[in-house]
Amino acid sequence: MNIDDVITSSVVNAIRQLYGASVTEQQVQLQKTKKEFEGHLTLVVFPFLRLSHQKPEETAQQIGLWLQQNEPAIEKFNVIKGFLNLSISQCYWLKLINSIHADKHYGVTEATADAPLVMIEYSSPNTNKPLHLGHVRNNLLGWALSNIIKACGNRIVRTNIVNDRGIHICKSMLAWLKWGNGETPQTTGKKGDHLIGDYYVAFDKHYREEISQLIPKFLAQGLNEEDAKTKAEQEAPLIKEAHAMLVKWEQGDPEVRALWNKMNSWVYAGFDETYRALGVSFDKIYYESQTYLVGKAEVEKGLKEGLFVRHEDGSVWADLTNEGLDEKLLLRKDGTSVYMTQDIGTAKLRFQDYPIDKMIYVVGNEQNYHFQVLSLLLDRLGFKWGKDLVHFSYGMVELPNGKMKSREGTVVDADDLIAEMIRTARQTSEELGKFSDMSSQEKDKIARIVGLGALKYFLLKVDARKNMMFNPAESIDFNGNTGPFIQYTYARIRSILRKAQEEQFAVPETVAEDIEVNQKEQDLIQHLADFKTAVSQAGTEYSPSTIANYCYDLVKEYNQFYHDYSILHEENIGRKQLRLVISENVAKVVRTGMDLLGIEMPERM
RNA sequence: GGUUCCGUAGCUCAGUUGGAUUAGAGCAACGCCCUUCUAAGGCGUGGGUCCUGGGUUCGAAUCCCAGCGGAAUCACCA
Repeated sequence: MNIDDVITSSVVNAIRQLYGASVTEQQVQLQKTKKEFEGHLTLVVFPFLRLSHQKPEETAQQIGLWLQQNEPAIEKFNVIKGFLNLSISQCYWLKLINSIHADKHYGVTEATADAPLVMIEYSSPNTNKPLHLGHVRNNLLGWALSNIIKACGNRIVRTNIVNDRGIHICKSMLAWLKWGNGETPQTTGKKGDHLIGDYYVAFDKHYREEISQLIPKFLAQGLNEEDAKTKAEQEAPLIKEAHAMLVKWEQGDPEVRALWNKMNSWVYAGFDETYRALGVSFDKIYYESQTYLVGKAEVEKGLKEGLFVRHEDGSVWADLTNEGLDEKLLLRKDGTSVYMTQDIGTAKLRFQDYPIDKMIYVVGNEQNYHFQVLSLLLDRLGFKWGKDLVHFSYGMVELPNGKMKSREGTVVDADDLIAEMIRTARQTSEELGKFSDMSSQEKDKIARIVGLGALKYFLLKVDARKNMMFNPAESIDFNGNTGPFIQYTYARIRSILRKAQEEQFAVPETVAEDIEVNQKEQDLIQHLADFKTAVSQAGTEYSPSTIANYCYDLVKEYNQFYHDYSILHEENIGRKQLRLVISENVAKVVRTGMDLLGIEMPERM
């Protein structure tokens, strides 16, 4: 029932009738008519000149006339150069809005039992420090992406791989043992992930002190500056101790494992809190401590099958020179696994657990090379989706004063950021007098919805693959192309619908088909119809920003409508019904779109 | 140096299956609009070598080639 499809097939017919030639639907270029011209849809006739053997204007004229006579949806047309502007007939707009109105889940396709199964990995935190702004972008993208892919009719599994083992967590553990005095989240009142992060920082501080003390010693032995530094980094007692702890961990030392379990559980409790605040969740969580051995086994197997090679020192490598890449290390000479090995193991487990048709990894673009290699390796190891795995690569979040660097203390902590956004939302609402008649419970709820909406929209509206600038001050600006602007418009529509209900004016199931639909109403209906296209496009391009910008455009257009026309006070009953139906469907579509992005909508604000 | 990605208004970003003499938003600046459905709003003014140069085409911000600028990566880190 999409207008584009209807016209497209009519054009195909027209070409056949007029010129006796057949064209495919893809050759029919239909686009929205520019505002300066009369009409709704514009057909570009240049591609048909070869068939008509006539001038652009004449060809357009002929096709236009044929459509006007044979296609009921076309009321009139005009021709400018090679552009045929078509005006859609009145009754068609009403049919269109009625069909959108009747579809409660408009734009969303339910997955069937045999729909493709798509697994989406995102978040993937390390257990030695709290989540920061970069993770926030990752989590929001992963969540939005999975929603969109689901809305396109796929079955999805949201997954997370927690990097819970390795030298980094040993550093925190060691620091806690040395300087922790038995502190726990309970005794300090700190979130577990922040507590662990503090010890990681403490380790780093002491470690660097040791290094700076050792460097002069190695310089005195005649090493140059760089070598002395490297040597000091290797020889510092703290790092040696941490390595020893890692070895103990791998051997399953009960004490180390018990400490590891205890401290990780603190971190997970902290992460869960952040995830809950962000509104993201997972269907299945994998832990590297459970997958790295699988990866090692898989590499050993591959080695036996001749897929990989073992060097003289015992290390195992994949030769990817035929694919235009280098050799890639898979197992160290001491037999321990590297990042790539773990990812292979994780992939293997996932493949055993689910009949995955497609795998998407939401991981930053600094790992583009890693995923290029992983794809080749998984393919070589026989995973059917290996070759087609998608690395949903997103850009870094930059700050006005440069990149986020933990050393320089320029990291934006996720929990702090969320709290700050909510606090600012509350303050703004109070200043604007929005809270006058609300309970404190409702105030809390709206401050949270608006604050998080601002944050989420700010991060999602930008094309994921681009590096983006996060200006903390601007992000809290709720004007313009922002989440709160969209939420605000939504709340106003809901208010209108409530008032209509209060005055016993029922929004009809269908709009009577004898109403005249004016230009602005037509534009809005057309815009609503485009939502399906926006969702499917976002699904194929994996781009939540498509949905975000669609919603902004729609809401902006509705705002103009809201100011130019009365809705509740409209005298003509049919017109009032139409405008209420349009309003309700703008709200419906915007809510659906924002829901895909993981942004909540307030009934009032 | 190799590979990948990016370059659009002072700033942050849309727009790219090639389309229309004026390439769009928001922010920032200036001006107007709250006895009328929520002013977190609307309307208006100013602001552009779409990085540069070639090519393909009836037609290029969009596609191709070369160059310039920026980012990431090319670890027995994860």
